[in-house]
Amino acid sequence: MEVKGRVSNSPSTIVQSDDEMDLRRGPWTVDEDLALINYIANHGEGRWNSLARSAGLKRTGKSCRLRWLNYLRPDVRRGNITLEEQLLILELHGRWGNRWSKIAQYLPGRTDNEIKNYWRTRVQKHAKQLKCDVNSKQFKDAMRYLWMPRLVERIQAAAATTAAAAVRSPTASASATTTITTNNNITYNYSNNNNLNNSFEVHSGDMMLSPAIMNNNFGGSQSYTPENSSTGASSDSFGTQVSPVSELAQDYYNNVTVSNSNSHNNPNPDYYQQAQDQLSFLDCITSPSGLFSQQLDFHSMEPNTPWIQSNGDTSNGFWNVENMLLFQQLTDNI
DNA sequence: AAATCCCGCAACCGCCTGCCA
DNA sequence: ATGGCAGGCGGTTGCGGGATT
Repeated sequence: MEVKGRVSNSPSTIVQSDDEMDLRRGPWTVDEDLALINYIANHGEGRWNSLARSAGLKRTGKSCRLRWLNYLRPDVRRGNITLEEQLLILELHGRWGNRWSKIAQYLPGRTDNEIKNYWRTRVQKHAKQLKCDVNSKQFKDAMRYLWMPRLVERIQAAAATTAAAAVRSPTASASATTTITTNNNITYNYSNNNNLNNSFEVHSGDMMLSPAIMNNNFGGSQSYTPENSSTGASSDSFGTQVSPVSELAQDYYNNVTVSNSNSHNNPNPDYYQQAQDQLSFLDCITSPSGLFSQQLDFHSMEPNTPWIQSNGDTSNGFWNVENMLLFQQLTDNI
């Protein structure tokens, strides 16, 4: 068994508590784990201090609780955070901030500790590489309009691969909806058809989450659209003026907007997946929040940042070299 | 091959809140 | 009303191991 973790002094440190009872600290041993598992299997969890004593564990109740919740619990999930989970974490952190336990409720099997560690190791690393604070508006915009769309793109690419056989089928519909249900309450819907009337929705129970809602109020049933974001209600939703964008980006943006603004039957024109075969980057940079009026200092960004990769692997980053060059070209024109 | 660096993550700590006597 | 206790939560630490030099 892997023994890893913080050890105050040395493994199996014995400390004297106030009541002179010997207490162990540091990594748990297999025997301790088994004792805790067996005791909880027979008596249930709770009353952790007395549980620790009754189970014969020379640990604090807190330590037992933590070990159980973060490691031994049978339904705890371990391993890589999936794309869907990453998307959820970014989305929910945008809503609730560092409310790790609350976020963890929406990722079954994931602990608050694991999510916290993910955030601190992965997300904050990106902020550092961009030379901006993780809580800064610039970085939050980068997450919302660059990172998250990238995740959606990749999730959908994976879904498209799976659905390819069905699309090729004679009975296949011209449109397709991809639903990603990441837990009991959060559902991501990606709908695509041939008319660019695509949609991206995130539902939490009866509530739909969207970038616009995240920045405004959370109670409505509202879609995030080009109309109500960058050209329409941007001030309300984001509190900043629309930033100037390059003609290239604006042309692309306008085309998509026209395509999407024609019907109330399609209330959720896709901001993220506006053009299934074209989307990667240009739509993302039409940030309604003025990302590029407060530009991130991409020019001074550290080389070899995981956000910029030449091999197309965006498992940790979301920018390839092509997109980076486009980005620099565009920002130079602003 | 050895030394060093860096990163991920398990575990600890302190603070806060809720419950109960 | 209040004090003590248990549990929950977010922040921090530092070990272990892989990557790099």
